[in-house]
Amino acid sequence: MSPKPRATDVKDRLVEAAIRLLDEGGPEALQARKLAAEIGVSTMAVYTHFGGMAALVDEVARAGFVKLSACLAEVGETADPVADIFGMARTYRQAVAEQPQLFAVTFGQSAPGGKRATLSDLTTEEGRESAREGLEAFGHIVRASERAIAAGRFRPVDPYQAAAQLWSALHGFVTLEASGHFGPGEQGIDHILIPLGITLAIGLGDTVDRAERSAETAKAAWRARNGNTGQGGND
Amino acid sequence: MSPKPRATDVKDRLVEAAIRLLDEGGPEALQARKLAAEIGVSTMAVYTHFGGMAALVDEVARAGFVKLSACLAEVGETADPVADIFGMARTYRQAVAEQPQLFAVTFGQSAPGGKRATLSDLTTEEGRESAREGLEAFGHIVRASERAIAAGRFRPVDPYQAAAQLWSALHGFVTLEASGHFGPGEQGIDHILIPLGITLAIGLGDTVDRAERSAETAKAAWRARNGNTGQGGND
DNA sequence: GCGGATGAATAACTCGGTTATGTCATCCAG
DNA sequence: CTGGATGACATAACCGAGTTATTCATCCGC
Repeated sequence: MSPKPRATDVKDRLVEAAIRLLDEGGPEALQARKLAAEIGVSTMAVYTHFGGMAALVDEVARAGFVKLSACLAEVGETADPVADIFGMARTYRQAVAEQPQLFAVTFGQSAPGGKRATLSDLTTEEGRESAREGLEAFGHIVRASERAIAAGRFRPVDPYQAAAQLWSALHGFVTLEASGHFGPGEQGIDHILIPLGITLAIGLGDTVDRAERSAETAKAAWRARNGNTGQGGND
Repeated sequence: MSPKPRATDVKDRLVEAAIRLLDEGGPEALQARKLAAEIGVSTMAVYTHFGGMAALVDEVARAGFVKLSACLAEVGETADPVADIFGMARTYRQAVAEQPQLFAVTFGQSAPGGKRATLSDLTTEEGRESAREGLEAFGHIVRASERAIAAGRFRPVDPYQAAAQLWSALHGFVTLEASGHFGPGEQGIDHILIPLGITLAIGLGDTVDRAERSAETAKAAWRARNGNTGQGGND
């Protein structure tokens, strides 16, 4: 490991450089030759380590998914599961807003959740066990939904279906915002994303009052966490 | 009519052929040479009429928006605005399910040739044009929201915000389904999309009972409109 | 009828992913 | 210790696809 570390981690450095080039120069900067030049190797490295650009891009997409999953995971679990859901929505959106190019690739190649298990599995008893393993990021939302149900905040619906609804809404907002449909900056959060979350919470069984309080709780936690003045903690 | 009468509608035929090739062969089939061969002209036609493949792809994306807008428009307005919203959700989803490749381009998820992917489109004239078409489709949802508010089904919130919430959820579902996460066929509709719509309607102020009845009304109308086998005809 | 403008074809150019081939270092058999 | 095998990597060529240059034909206004 230590004596000759450089040789094998060319693979990791390629992915790093790919993400950096992608963030800085958009999809057009993600080229085998630029990539190789960036870390001082030849284009062959792409082929010895990945077999081609497509596989490298897949790896980049996977890196985005891993990041999303990590973001959701570090929200943690408090006594207020609905506030936790708002927290997850904020981190998810924040991650995508900070690296729109990366997540454009991530969402373009394979949506978060990976390809091994689909949500259709979640609607059948058999599929759920394997889905638990496969859909790691989605699992965080499922668990939060379970906790919300257990706490009496949500009606006793299927937590997988509740999570699928939450995920659809969150993903849709984030996607549309990244396309520029909700304007620049943070305004989309307060005007659309949070109201959307409140709407969903109410629709899933929460009271208007408690849903709004959870949204406030999450906002306060978010500010405390990001040392925020109430505006852009962007990159 | 004459041997070479309507030379100018080569432009329209190019877009038609592009959509056809896209649907049949995916993004990789969307090439200047194949496109030109398809309608029996040279690749130069792409440049005289569009200036390049990028602009042609923009036009294809715009065609997707137009189709979505048309789908939403033909749902019409009944006495039950919430049922109309469910109807719009079904047609929106149906259109995307029938031409996933086209709408992958429209939504900017897929980048034919590895080109353009994100919000930098708004800096180009064609990109703004696409955005405008998107807003037109969005307008249908806004009007339905206004009617739901006027009918006392939704609380008197800002109809634009309500519509943005509905659109986010719908778009997210459709996007994730197109990525294969809700499995093949129609199961995602009954298990996720319709419950999601009911959740949103309730959260926006509707009663559980009325929301569910509107969902049923829309389902019945949908069946009457298409084959009533319960399985919407996929292409 | 004449001349520019428009549209289109042929073919060449460029760029970028890929492949072919050779070299060098590492590792292991003997 | 040595020699062959393995595998990462460089150089350079290959090829497909977008683009551009040039030329030709047709149409329209004078």
